[in-house]
Amino acid sequence: MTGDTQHPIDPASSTGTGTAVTRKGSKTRTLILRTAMTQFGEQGYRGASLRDIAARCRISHPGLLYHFPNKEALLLAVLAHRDAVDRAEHSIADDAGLDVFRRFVRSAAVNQGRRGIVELFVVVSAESTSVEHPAHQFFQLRYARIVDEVTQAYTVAQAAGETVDGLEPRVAAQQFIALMDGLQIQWLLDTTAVDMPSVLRSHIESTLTATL
Amino acid sequence: MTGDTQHPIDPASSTGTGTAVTRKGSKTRTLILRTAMTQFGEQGYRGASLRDIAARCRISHPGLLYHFPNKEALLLAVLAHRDAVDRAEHSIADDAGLDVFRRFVRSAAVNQGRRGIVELFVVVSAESTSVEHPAHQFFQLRYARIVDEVTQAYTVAQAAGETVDGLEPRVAAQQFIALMDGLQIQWLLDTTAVDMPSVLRSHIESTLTATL
DNA sequence: CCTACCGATCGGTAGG
DNA sequence: CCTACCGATCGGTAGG
Repeated sequence: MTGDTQHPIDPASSTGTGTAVTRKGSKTRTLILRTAMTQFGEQGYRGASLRDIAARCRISHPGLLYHFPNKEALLLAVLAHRDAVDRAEHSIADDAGLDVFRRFVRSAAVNQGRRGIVELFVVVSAESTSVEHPAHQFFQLRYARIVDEVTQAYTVAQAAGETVDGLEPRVAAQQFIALMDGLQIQWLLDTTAVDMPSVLRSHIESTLTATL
Repeated sequence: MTGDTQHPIDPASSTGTGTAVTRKGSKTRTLILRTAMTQFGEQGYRGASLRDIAARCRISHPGLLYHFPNKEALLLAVLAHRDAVDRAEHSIADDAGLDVFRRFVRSAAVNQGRRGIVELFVVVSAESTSVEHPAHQFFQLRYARIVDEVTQAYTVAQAAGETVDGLEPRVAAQQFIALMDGLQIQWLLDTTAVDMPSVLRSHIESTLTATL
């Protein structure tokens, strides 16, 4: 956000980690990312069109391609942007033991107010199971990372004597992540059917001897 | 499968529940359904094309549209066909209490040998959370039905004193279905990472006092 | 950021 | 079931 110049320095090369360069370019870029998030979530990667996303941002679709080199880069930028925003919101510092679980429950509560984000991850992660999908590697790495994180949290809790007897940290972590994902589908299909954070909390507490 | 005539009687009007009419037409129809299942699973509803599905069946795409009136009807026929086949495989008769859980575990074991089926339901159910998706109502009804079924199973088990203390049948059912769905995503992303039936069984047993 | 344009592909219909 | 065709839409590029 610093060192602005009137003309952007190759903004097309930034696929998500790069910071936008002009004030206006930065705002447009963010608007595109937010709009694309909604469209990818509602229509899926293939179903969403650059023209539609661009029109909602009141620019032409070649205008959009001035900010992102192609559709694939746009999707990856959207996903990276979401992760970056989430990391900023739940300052990832508090990363030990039970705090990990508290963070996931808090995140579920917040996301119940942001359907678009839930849709994005549910739809695109499902699509991404196909090997040719542009986000295939992204989600493979993401799941490996998250399962490891929760496994570590269960391992710490177990060492502190806070887990139920016979708990297997890795399997418990897989179950926890699976539960999160599955609840999101049910919630999207009927937002009144499930309260995600409370179901998550009660599941976590059934695996722990401590209260969350 | 009976009463064959040389010429089909309006096969285009059957969207899944209707039986095909000619011997050859029936075989082609089944081939289309199987091929479409794979393509809808790998590419999603919008990503899959009638031309591609037809080509894999070695017919033209208007040829495909002779069997199914349009793309939407094809998708619904695929989903209905899968449910019908599943119902036939796991004779739905044994519908009481713990047998319901045993059936889900068995189904998970079988599906680990049939990636295409898992892909179909993971991808299309995620897409279907969008209100305009052609399978939106199908999955809304499907989830309501399945959650009810498992709720009933837990209720029966609870009345028999076979559930852990404080179990809430409906919440437990939502958790169980969510777990199934979430495990499928992790399994599709890395088939070596999770053994779905064993994780399901261990979860079920953690909610019961009886052994499955 | 824009207009103009490209080739490719889409679902569906006409008419046999 | 087929060929031929329709209008619509797609991602991306040329050239400013």
